[in-house]
Amino acid sequence: MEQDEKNSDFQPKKLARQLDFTGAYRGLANVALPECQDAQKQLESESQTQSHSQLESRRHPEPQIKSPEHSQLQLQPQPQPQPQQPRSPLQLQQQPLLPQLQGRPQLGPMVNRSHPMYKLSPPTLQAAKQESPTSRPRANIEAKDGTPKKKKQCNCKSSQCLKLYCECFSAGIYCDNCNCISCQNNVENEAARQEAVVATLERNPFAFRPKIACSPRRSRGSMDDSAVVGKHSKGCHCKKSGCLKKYCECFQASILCSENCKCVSCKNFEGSEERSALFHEDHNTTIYIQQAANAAISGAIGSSGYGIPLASKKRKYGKLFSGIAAKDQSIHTSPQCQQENNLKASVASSLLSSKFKYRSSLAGILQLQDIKDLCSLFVVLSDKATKTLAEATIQWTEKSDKLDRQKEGENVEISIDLSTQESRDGKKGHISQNAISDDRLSWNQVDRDGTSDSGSDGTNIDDGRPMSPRTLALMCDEPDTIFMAAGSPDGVAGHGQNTSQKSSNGHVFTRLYAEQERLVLTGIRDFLNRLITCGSIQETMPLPLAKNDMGSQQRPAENGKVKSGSETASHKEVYDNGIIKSPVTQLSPEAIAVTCCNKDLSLKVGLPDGNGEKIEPITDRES
DNA sequence: GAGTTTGAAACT
DNA sequence: CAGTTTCAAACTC
Repeated sequence: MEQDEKNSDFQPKKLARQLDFTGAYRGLANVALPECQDAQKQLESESQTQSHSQLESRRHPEPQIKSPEHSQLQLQPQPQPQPQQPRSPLQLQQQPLLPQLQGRPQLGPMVNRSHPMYKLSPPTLQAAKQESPTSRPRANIEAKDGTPKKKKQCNCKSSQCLKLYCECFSAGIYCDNCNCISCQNNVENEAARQEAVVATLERNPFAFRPKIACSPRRSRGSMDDSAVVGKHSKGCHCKKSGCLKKYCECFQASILCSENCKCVSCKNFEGSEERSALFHEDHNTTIYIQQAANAAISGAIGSSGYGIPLASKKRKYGKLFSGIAAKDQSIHTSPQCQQENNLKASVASSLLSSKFKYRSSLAGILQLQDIKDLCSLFVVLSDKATKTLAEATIQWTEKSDKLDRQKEGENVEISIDLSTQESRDGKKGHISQNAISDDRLSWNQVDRDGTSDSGSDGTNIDDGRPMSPRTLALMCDEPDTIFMAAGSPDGVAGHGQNTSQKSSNGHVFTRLYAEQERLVLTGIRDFLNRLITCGSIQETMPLPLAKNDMGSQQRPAENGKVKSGSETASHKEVYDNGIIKSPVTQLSPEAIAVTCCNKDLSLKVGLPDGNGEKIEPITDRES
């Protein structure tokens, strides 16, 4: 214990060590991230986010090293140009032990001794054991609350720290201040160590690779798979621990046992009461942090994170991080995964440093009034849609009666003059002005020669004929639903050039739905446009000014005169694109995302964009 | 801190 | 590849 206290001297250096990427390692650390990191270990290890990450990055380098020569050179840690501060022993310990492994290619089952990776050149481990203070007790001592205190130190006696039994060796680092006996996992015994590495790799080419591999996404079937998606590459073989003790590698890695495992009486699975109880008992902060970090990263990356049911997580671990949840053990091989791991470290630390306070990038942009407006918008739209439906139904009923009376004397098509309405709406621009007049959904007979004014595209929604791109766009990529409605209300769709009442019935409602949908989308689009512009302006304007503007009802975007001196070519590419002349130049990520979506929507619907400029609809002709 | 339990790694 | 042994971490007292 007293030794622990001595070691506490190193605590403040954690952060420094975290950033202590020497030479080429810096690059590797930035790019080659531990793919699927064992987040718990990461947090447990004394240096929390760093040590494990670095180790893993060492094990799992990005294949950026092109040649063996390059590899050798590049992987040698270069002296830091910065003023050298004495490193703590722990810092030294973080020196990569197996640099040659960093750039190694994926090893196949066959190990080629001539491979450059076997030409082990000792890392600049400047005396891993120098500066070693007194030997410390067993590593990985944690505080009760799970706060990592010490770096792992092995206690090997028989393996000479040259086998995977040794945690240091298996982690790819030199022993440093360990309590091992006859240790050869050090600079002095580099030759022996290299031999051991070779031997180990011969036995298992993946010996130094992370055991925890993440699946990019949870399986679709698992509804309650809200927990960890990481997976032990080999799986555990526990028999007595129930996989709920650290004996179990899966548990230790804070992942659920998977199909790879061959464990007996496993309790480390989603939904396990024992496991849940364990979590609740421990209030293990580490877990929460992991969850938050992973969730945040998932959200930031936008990948698997969204596939993780937040609610479930919240239920499970919920107090600490409401709104964030998932654990996404990262993994293997995908750069994205690596990024995630990289982010995890930073996010975890930033979460810690920021006391888990999350501030949206939209903060200050999205005003309360905006939310109210949006809510009101939905209410209004809902009301109008209801009325529209009722009116249209009545009209249709009358029409169909009339048609019945006409019997089948003529081929009559019923359509909604959408195009007229669309162009009308396009000029209005705002949903509040989009009152639906009764004539909007009136049934117009369509010229038989096909010259109807059904839009610039002149296409019909009729059976067998292509629908208007606008109509298609309005369907929001949900043609199935629309077609179902349009196709055959009674289950038998009419075919042929002339429409029967049944098919008319169908596409009447189709158009009705489309009209309603268009109404709603237009409203939302306009709202978002306004929001985007406001956000954009706020970003481009000095804070105080922007704030003032945001606070006012009159949003700057509406006059379209805001200019920015920070306009960049790239942004112009994105936004101008020869079409959009937005005065706004730099958008926040959120704004960019919404802008893209919005633009896409505008393109689809063929409605004016946020600046009142007409964007041509995407049509088959164009494609 | 010593002893026990446990499961991965190593070996046969 | 399965069974056994070795080993060191995790755990208990």
